[in-house]
Amino acid sequence: MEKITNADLSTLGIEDLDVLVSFSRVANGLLKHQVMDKAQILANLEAMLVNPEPYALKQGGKFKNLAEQVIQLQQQGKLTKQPRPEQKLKKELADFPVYGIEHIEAGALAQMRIAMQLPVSRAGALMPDAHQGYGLPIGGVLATTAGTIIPYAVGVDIACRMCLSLFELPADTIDTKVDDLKSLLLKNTHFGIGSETKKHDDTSLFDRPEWQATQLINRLKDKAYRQLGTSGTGNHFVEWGELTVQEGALKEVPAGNYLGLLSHSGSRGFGAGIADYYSKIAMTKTQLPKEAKHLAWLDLNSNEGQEYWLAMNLAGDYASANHHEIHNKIAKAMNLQPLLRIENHHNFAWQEQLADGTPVMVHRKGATPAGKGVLGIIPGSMSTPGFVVRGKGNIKSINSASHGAGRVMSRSAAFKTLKRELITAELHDKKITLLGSDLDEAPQVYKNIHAVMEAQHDLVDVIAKFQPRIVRMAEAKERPED
DNA sequence: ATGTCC
Repeated sequence: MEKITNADLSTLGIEDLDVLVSFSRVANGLLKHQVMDKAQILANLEAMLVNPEPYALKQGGKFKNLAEQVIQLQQQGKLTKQPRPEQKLKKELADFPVYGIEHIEAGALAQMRIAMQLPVSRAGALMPDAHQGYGLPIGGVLATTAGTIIPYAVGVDIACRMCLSLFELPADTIDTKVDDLKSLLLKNTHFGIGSETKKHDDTSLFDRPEWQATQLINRLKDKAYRQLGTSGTGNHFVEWGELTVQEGALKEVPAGNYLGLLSHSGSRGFGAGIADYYSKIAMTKTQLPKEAKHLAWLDLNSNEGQEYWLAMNLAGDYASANHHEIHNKIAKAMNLQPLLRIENHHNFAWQEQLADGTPVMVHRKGATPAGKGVLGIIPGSMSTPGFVVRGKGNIKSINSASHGAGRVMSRSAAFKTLKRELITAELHDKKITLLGSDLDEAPQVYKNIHAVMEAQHDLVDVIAKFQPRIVRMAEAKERPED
């Protein structure tokens, strides 16, 4: 049985023996009853020592009594725990390229500047779809010193990704078999927070030993299993569309118009659980000025860093398996194997090298890997085309491109200002069938994808175009005014 | 993007 030792507790900076005994009793009690795991308990104790008041005020809180003790001791001057020294931001602002700066809001630029000032930052770039997020902007690429990793620069939906299947059927199948294709989507896709599936096609991923590697992964495993093959909410979709492949663009596929299946989703509750857990730990391990606090990093060689790396990579494989599950179920129902499948993460971290050979951790938060020859998918919106691209290996962009068109309007602004008729007219005009979705995903909330692609012509070559035709997204949220 | 455990 795992225990929290005095050595573990002394890393928190506690020297008083009586205090150490109290901490040990509470910590091991929580551990024994499996309320939290070791890393989580230590992170809470550390945060509580720095700022005990919220813990003392929490009714029924696990650390309430201990926090009251800590406050008393602090008042008596008997506990002199100093918070971890605050990391200083660099004074000078290193230059970073911004693609399509005319399409980028000031808030995203400001966030990227702060990220560049982290002591561990080595290089960065802002993609033309950039907009404000938590910590690093969406569309931000950040290379940090090898051996560091920033959970919030990976993003909350770890390994959110795209997957495209190309079927050897003409694109006009969408017009001749619209009801069949619609029904395939309705039967084989599952949307919404907490959505689960009853039947799975391939569960071999769950045989892997990594599922036993940490208590957190183990705790999230059953839900991950139930959510295999589901799509979530927000901008996630599964859609049929017309895929136009240019001559000589893909060696496996002659030029032509094909039936394509495109999906966008991530690692569901599994990745969200990992992101939440380790971003909190990172913020207690690395103290940063307020404006940079969400950019706290983990030391990759610490226990937490190793755990996050393992969990993030497992979430990556899980997100991939999720897409495969959806595509395989649909392909089997059609009794047809896809001629080609293309996929890529856009919320992830990779161990790569800068142009001069410096090893770094490259975080791409809402950015598509675009190394030389690397294939990727950049979607537009429910009514505008997405593109299959081949990376040019542009060093300045840290081998990256945008992950989509990027938002120009927040979800709340969309609900306030847009009318459903606007979407209906656009969809009718382009002969698009929409299943589910809501105002906050209207085509009007996105930047012009053609302008975004133009802004990154140095980063990727376009090799195929995908025009959405039958789009499924999560059902509209019920709101009071409805 | 997730889900109502610290």
